Amino acid sequence: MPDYIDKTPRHCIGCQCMSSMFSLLTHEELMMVDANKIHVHFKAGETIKKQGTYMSHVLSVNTGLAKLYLEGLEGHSAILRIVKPTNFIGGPGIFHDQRHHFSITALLDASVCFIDLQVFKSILQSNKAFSEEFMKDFSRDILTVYNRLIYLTQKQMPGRMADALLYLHDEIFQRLKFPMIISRFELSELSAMSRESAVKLLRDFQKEGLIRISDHELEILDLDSLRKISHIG
Amino acid sequence: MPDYIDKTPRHCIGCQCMSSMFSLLTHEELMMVDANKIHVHFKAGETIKKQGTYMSHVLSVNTGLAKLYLEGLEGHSAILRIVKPTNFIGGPGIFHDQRHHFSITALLDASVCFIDLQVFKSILQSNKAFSEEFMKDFSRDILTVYNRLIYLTQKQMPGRMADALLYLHDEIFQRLKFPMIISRFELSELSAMSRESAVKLLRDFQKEGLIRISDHELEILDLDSLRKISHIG
DNA sequence: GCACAAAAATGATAAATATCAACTTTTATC
DNA sequence: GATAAAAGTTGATATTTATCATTTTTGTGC
Repeated sequence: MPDYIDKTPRHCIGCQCMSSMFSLLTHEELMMVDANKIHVHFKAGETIKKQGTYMSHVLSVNTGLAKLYLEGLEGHSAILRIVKPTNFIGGPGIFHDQRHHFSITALLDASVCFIDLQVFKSILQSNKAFSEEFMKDFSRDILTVYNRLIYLTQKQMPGRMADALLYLHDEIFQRLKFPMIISRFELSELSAMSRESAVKLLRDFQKEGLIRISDHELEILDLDSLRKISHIG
Repeated sequence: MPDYIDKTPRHCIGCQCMSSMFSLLTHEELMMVDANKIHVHFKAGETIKKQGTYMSHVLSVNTGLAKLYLEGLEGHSAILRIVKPTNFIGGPGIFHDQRHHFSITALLDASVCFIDLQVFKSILQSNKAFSEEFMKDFSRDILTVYNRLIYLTQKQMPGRMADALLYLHDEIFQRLKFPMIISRFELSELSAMSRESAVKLLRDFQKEGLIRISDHELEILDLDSLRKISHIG
């Protein structure tokens, strides 16, 4: 017996959980997607996609949260972004080599639709508006990576940690108090530092009254100061 | 009187210097590109494109070499890659906001064609094979950035410098001895470290007999050791 | 060839960051 | 509820890296 009831409808038609770009599809195209999709539930902690594997489908996250990360050297990972509903996940493998170039792991229980890649690509070619929207989404992802490259290589640890927290605030939860869905270790993977350094910085931020962490919740107490730390790097 | 004679033909038809993807165009499409392109020569050191400016054209580098870099914080830049003939340069701005998200500066005298963005986009939509090839190129660029993100954040300086030199060897010159077209400072921007650290690492590499620098030429003496340094990070 | 500017090189020092070795708390499991 | 496992915490220490001040070399224009 599952511990929660999935509200996602069985079919794509009328589904409120699909990535917004799919609203540009015709009824027929959506039917085609529907007929060639697989809908799967993941428990928190489960691997949704593993870097390096064959890309048979593209993904749309219906509910839950997940981390999208590059598996790097000697077991170290770099979290590229947190995936939330109703994000689309494709990646450069669609056109390059039909492989996944990042891994995705559920942070919370998540419901994900897997859409057949060939069907997806054929719709890309037939539907101009859809393809345009897809390219925009793709491009935004790239700009995110540009941004991360700069701030991870040009800022010091306090600035990077501030950025990580501000990312969670600005992009994921949009409120000052949010559940600590990611561990200290994952926070260190998001800000390119050691686990211990991440812990110490969070402690410092708490001491200075910038944040408060309790009961698996993080509250930003001084957003301005956090932005200042991010800014000065 | 120019100090060199440009071998690039006046017109795109029959041009050997255009990015390979353009060979997929029909005669008519190529005529359209030709009628809507601007051909410009740059001297070494000149800025070809400035980050943040309006993207009216996409670029194809006919001759010369250039650096493509992100302008980051407080005047610091991160060189993403060296552009060589006959590379195509588009970028996420094509679909996102019609702006350039990186700067490009000529390292050697360079001849560059600027192709009208709207014409380019319309051909993207009409020519399936061309669009497929463009997407492949686009995707390769992204994988390069993924790769750089990992190695710049997870390797130490010696590994990063080794990677920079191996990049020049493997991707740009494909031979052990090549002209030092980029300064120590630019080498430091390619490997995310301070100018002084770059200088010292090159000295160390020379002392250890891995490389030799003289007369504006760099020669890799021990490729295997360099790869080992890159590997151990 | 000389004057000047830019780039490169150097060593000393300071700052940033990781690592290590404990230890504590929390979470999961039977 | 006992126990193990995982996550979090801490301070000491070592390592990595940047910065600074200065010198040397190289390139450029006259």
